[in-house]
Amino acid sequence: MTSVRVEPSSKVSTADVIVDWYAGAARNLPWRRPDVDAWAVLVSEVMLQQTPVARVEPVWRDWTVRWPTPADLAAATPAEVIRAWGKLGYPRRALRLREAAAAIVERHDGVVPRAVPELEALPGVGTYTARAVACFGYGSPQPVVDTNVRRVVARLVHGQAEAGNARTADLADIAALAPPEPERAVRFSVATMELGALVCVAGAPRCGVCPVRDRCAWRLAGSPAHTGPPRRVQKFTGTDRQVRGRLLDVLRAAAHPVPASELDATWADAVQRSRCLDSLLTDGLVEQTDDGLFRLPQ
DNA sequence: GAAACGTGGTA
DNA sequence: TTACCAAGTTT
Repeated sequence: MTSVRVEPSSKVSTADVIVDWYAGAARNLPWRRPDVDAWAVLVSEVMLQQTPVARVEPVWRDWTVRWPTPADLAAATPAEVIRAWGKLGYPRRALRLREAAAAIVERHDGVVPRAVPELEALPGVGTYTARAVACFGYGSPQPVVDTNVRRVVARLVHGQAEAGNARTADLADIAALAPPEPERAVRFSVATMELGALVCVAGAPRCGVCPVRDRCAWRLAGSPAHTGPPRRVQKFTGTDRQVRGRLLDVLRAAAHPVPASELDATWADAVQRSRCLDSLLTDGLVEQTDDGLFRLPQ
C-alpha cells in the first residue's frame, strides 16, 4: 500500500508558509486587482505612505478614474490635486505625485519606469515605494521593506519584539527569505506585508493565528518585551503641522481667494500662524494673488 | 541621523 | 483623555 509522505514542517520554507497563508487571508484591496496598471499602483503606494488603507481606498478610486494616466495628472493644477487629496494628510505627497507624473511624461514617454533606480529618481518615491511599484506594478521580484515587513523580520528572524529604525540590512534580511521563483517572490513580498498588517501587528500580535508561530524566533524566545529606547511618538497638537493643516483646510474649502484676516481664526498665535503660512507658500501648497489674497496654487 | 511633515481611528 | 499607530520621504 502506498503512503503519503508528510514532510516535517521545518522542511517547508518559511516563504512558502507565508505565501500559502496569504492565498487564504489576503484582503481584497482594489489596487491588487490584476488589471490595475503600474501608474495606479504608484498612486496607491504614495497614498499609503503613513496613511491607513481604509482612508486611502475612496480617494484612490477617485484619482484613478479622474487621472488614469501620468499625463492626465501632469495636466492638472496643484489646486485640483490638493483638493482631490482631501484629508489623507501630508499633502506635499499630492504635489510630489503630480511632479512625478510630469517627470514620467518628460523622461519616460508617459510610462511609469520599470527599473528601481529610475523609480527612485521620481519625486516622492523612495526606497520602499520604488520597489513596491516594480514588484506589484510590474511583477519584478524585488524585496520590499515597509514597516510591516521590518516588524515581521524583527520577530520572526531576529527574535526582537520591535523593529529598530530602518536599516540597509533590512533588504538583505527579507531577500534571504524570498523564494527563488520570480512569481512566488512577488507573492512573498505582498504576503509578508500583509502578515505584518493583519497578524504580526504592532500593538497586540495575534500569534494564535500566525502561520509561522512555530518557527518565530521571538515566540521561541518566550516573546520577550522590547528592550532599548522606547520609540518616541511625535506630537501633533500645537505643532506647525496642526496649524498648517488648519490653514490648508480653510483654503481647500474656499471657492475664492481669501484675505489673511480670514485665516486668523485658524490659530491664535500670530507668529506661528504666519510662519506656517510662509512654509505653505514655500512648499507650493499655497499661493498669494497680486492683491494679497491667499489660495491654492492655480 | 534626527526632525519635520497630517489626519483620524483605536485602546 | 492621552498615547500609539498607519504600505515613508525629504532635508
